[in-house]
Amino acid sequence: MEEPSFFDKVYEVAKMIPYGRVTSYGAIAKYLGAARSARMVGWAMNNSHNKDVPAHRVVNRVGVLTGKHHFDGTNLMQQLLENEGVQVKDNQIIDFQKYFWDPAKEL
DNA sequence: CTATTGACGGCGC
DNA sequence: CGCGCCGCCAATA
Repeated sequence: MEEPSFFDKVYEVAKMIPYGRVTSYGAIAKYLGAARSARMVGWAMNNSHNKDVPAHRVVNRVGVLTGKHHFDGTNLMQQLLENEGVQVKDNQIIDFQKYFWDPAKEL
């Protein structure tokens, strides 16, 4: 408990993502000091189903909704993003860099 | 207990 | 410029 693993930190960072913003797995991992553990971030998102983590705001480094397949529906992730004002085209976020929220930079 | 996979990313060839 | 491999932590088989 007193030793939160990267896993737990991912949840905290993900929950810090502001409305209408998105980030990448690597950005979170890098903020945690393990840019090479980006895959672990995705794994955490998978477990985030039981947390209050907006996993739909987390995409890969190119802005592609790689994990949309893990959501309840097939386009649920895209719907949520568009609902927040983020334009998504072919599973890819438009102006991803514009909506990109870097924890290591913003925090 | 060991091996493989997993929503990725960076570097090498 | 294109394809592939390795690295990280945790969970599952």
